[in-house]
Amino acid sequence: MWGMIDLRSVRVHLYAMSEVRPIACLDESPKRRAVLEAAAQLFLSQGYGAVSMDVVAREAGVSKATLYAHFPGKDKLFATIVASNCARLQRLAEEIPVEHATDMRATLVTMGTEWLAFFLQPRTLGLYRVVMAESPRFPELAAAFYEAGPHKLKEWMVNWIAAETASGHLRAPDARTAAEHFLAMLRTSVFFRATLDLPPAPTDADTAQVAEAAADTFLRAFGP
Amino acid sequence: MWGMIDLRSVRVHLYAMSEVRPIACLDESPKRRAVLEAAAQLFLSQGYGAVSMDVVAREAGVSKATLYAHFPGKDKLFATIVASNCARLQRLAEEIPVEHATDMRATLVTMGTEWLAFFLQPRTLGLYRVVMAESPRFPELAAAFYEAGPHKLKEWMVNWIAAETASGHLRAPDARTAAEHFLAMLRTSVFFRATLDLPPAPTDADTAQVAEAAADTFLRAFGP
DNA sequence: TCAAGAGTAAACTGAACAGTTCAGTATGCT
DNA sequence: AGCATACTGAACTGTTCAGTTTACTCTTGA
Repeated sequence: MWGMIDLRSVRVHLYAMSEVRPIACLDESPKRRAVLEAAAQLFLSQGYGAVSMDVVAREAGVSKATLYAHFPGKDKLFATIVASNCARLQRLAEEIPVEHATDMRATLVTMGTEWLAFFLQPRTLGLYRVVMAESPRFPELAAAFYEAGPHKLKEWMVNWIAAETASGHLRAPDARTAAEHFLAMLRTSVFFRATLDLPPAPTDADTAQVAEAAADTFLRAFGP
Repeated sequence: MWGMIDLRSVRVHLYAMSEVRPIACLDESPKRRAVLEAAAQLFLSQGYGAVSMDVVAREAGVSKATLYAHFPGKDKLFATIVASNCARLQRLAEEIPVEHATDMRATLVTMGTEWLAFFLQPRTLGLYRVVMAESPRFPELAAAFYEAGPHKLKEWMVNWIAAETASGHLRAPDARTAAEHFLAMLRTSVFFRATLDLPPAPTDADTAQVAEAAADTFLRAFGP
C-alpha cells in the first residue's frame, strides 16, 4: 500500500501571488455589472454571433447608450467576459483544495470528482465552446483560456505527482505523462457528450464514477 | 509477454453493412459537387455564422441562383456538409485497418497513431468545432456526429478489448472502461490545444509520441 | 432550327444588426 | 439654485446577409 497520507484541509497555492490582479472585482457600477452578467449568460450559452447588442442591453435592463458608454464595442465586451471567466478557471488551478482524503485512491477520486464537476458546469462548458468556436477570430482569447485553465491545472498536477513519486506514494518517473493521462481520463465520453450538449446531462453519480475509474486505472499504471 | 499476434493486413468491418447508404456519393452534378466542396472547406474552417452564401457561391465558381437551385437554404446546405463529413468519420470506425503490427504494444501504437492523426486533421477538428459551436441550433447534427464518430469507434474498441482479454492478450475485465481510457489518453493536451487552434500545430512526431505514451500506460494498467 | 434546360450576372428586397445621436429625466453634490 | 454625471428611449445610419427575381447566354437533342 501507499501509506495513509492525510491531506485534510490542505489548500495549495501553487502559483499564488504571481500576477494576481483584481480583474474588475470592484462593483464599479451596478449598470456595468448588470451588463457583464447578462452578456456572460448570453455569450456563454449562445455564442458570439448569435447574441446581438440589442438583446444584451434589453436583458441587462439597460439602454444601448449606456452599454456603449461602458464598453467600446461588441468584441471588447466579449473579450472582457471571456477574460473574467478565464480568471475563474485560474482560481481553480491556483487554489486546489484536497479535503477529506485518507489515502491515495481517495485523494485522486476527490480531485478528479471536483475537477470534472467543474469542467461539466454549463458555464465552463459554454466558455470552452465559445472560445473554441471563436478561436480563429480571437486567437489571443484561446491562448489565455488554455493558459489560465488546462495548462495551469496540468502543471500543478505534474508537480504534485513528482512530489508523490519522490515520497514513494506513486511510481511515475515521467510525471508529465502521468498527469496528462489522469486528466485525460477524466475527459471520457461523459465529458465529450457534454461538450456537444447531448442529453442526458451527466449526473453527480456519473461524475463520481468517471473519477473513480480514472483513479483506478491511474493507480494500476502508476501505483507504487 | 502477450504473445505475437499478427494483424498484418487485417481489415475489420465491425458494423459492416449496417445502414450503409451512399450519402450523395454519386457526382450527381459537377456544380453541386463544387458547391459542396467549397461549402465544406468554408464551413469547417470558419464556422456557420462567419460564412455567407455569397462567399460560398463565389468560392464554388457558381451563381447564387444555381446554389439555391441545388439547396433550399443555408441551414440545409450546412446540414448536408456536416452529415457527409460524419459519414467520413463512420468509415474510419467501420473499416479499421491494423497493419504491420507484431505485438500488442505495436498494435496499440499503430491504432493510436492512426486515429489521433485522423482526429488532428484540420477537417476533423473543424467538424468537431463547428458541430460543438452549433449544437444549440442543430442538436440533431451533434447527435449524428457523436454516433457516427466517437461512439462507433468506442464500441469497436470495447469489442476488440473484450476479445483480446478473452484470448489472454489483455487483462481488462471492464472492457468499456479500458476502451474509454485508451481513447481518452489519445486526447491529451496536444489534442486539446489543437481544438483551440493554438500554435504550434502538432507534428507527426508529437502524434506518435502521444500514441506510444497512451499504449504504455494502457499496458501498465491492462497488460496481462 | 428551335425549344427547353441549365447556368449566369446583377440588381433587388426585407430583415437584422453594430454603432451613433439626441432630447429629455433622475440624482446628487456644492 | 446651478451644475455635472449617469441614464433612458427612440430614432437614425450604414452595412451585411439570406433569399428572390429578371433578363440574358450557352448547350443539346429532337
